[in-house]
Amino acid sequence: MFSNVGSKELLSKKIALEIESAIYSQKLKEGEQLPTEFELCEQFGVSRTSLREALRMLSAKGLISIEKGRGTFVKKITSESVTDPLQHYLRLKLGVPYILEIIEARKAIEPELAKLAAINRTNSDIEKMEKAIEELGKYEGGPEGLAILDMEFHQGIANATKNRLLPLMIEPIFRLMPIIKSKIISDVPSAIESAIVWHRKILDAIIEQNPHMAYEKMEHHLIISHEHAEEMFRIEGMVNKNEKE
Amino acid sequence: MFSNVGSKELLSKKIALEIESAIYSQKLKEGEQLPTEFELCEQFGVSRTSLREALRMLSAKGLISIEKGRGTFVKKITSESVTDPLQHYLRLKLGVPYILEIIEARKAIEPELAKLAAINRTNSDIEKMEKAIEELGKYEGGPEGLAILDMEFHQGIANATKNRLLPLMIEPIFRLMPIIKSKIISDVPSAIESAIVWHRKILDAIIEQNPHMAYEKMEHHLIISHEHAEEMFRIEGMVNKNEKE
DNA sequence: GTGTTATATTATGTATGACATATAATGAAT
DNA sequence: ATTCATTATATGTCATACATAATATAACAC
Repeated sequence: MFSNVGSKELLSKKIALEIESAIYSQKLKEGEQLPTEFELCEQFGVSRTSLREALRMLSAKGLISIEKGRGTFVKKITSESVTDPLQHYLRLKLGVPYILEIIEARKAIEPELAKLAAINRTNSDIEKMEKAIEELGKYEGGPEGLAILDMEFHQGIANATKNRLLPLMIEPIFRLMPIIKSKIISDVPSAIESAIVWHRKILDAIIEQNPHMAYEKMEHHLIISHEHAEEMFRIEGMVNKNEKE
Repeated sequence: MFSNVGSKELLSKKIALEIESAIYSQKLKEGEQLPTEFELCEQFGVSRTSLREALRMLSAKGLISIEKGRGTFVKKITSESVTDPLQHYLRLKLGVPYILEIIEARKAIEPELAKLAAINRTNSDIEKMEKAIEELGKYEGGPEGLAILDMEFHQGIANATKNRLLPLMIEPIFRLMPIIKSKIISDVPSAIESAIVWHRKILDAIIEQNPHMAYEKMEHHLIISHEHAEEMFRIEGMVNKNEKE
């Protein structure tokens, strides 16, 4: 009478789901080796084809790593594998004007992070941020490297909040920044000195454990960054006009 | 003399990468049908085994959908497929005390969202939020449904910011909330009335386009939510103690 | 004993052919 | 023109064979 609706699902998908939930429920622990393909085939009662397709799906999701000649292992989930799709999505979906939207999002979030960092920061956090400022000052390479160092300071603040979600949530944005920032730096060289000066002010407020001041300094820093981005657009706009002529 | 280092990579991985970059570069457009497996095998010069494993990887990433009897299509990338890994990650990595951290993260971010929403909201945003409040008031089902309606209001605020990043960034948190919120609601029933009252106050501020007030009301709302969560913990703690006796 | 090398074992990687089954296209009967 | 059976086309699954990377084992030289 009624058809077996469940059976329509693909074998590979069903298997992948089972293993996936075993990983998420930590029945399979990080680094642990899975049974060999042959053993899994027997356990699930399927052919190697279906099983391998299931494993490939899990490996694409970053849940397992398959090593030829060695075996299959539960992967240590890194924040990178998790924020990768979001990053791709942003790059794909957000057209040209997305740079200003990114800065707007940072203006909305990062002052609050600075506030929390001022409250919860440890000495080790401060050391890391000091180092990031110092290296930014004495760096001699190209704009890409500078942009990365810039981001490391901001990442340090996110970590100093001692909240595990907040750094993860802004990580995709931070990973997009170097592309943007390096453009800004090459068009508006003064952006570097400005960054160093403001990073200093922000860090001082955090060291003093002054949340309100940390908030304000970060807000200011990002407003100025916003202006630099707009200036970059003006310059790039001029370049485009010149090219058209 | 020197070995061909590139050739060590797996065929399926190489193929997946090629197709993936074709999708991200929009050479393959949303909804477009890919060539059949046989054609792709010829083009790449590999067996069906390897090719299918490549397609499975892409389907696991949510980039394509494979339909038996019809063919393979470039999938419309949804925000769900993008925030899914992050959500899984949060569930897995954040042990027991994560609930308070989630609320802390919301306290850091959502007041700013309310501020931006008050500035940028459209009439259609207001309509949606009005509806969310209304439905929360007259809902008669279990705590799970209530929790989802609660979240819809907050999601409405994120959308009203007119920033495309912000809703994506907090989506994983919103999708974790129903689990938490339904627990709170069953232990602390007054949480619902409180939510309705404060949602009203927040929405009024957004309608008036009063960013500062929207910020404050949201801040207050989440402080009270925080208290409800702590009360829930006290109650659950008692339950645990009773069980032990 | 120790270190090295050759060999066998074990694991995943790839190729091929066959058949199953869902979906769409075709064509014949009404 | 509609309906229904047939055919064609696409993916899904299985079985088998062999290739290749990593490891374990055994043989050998010193």
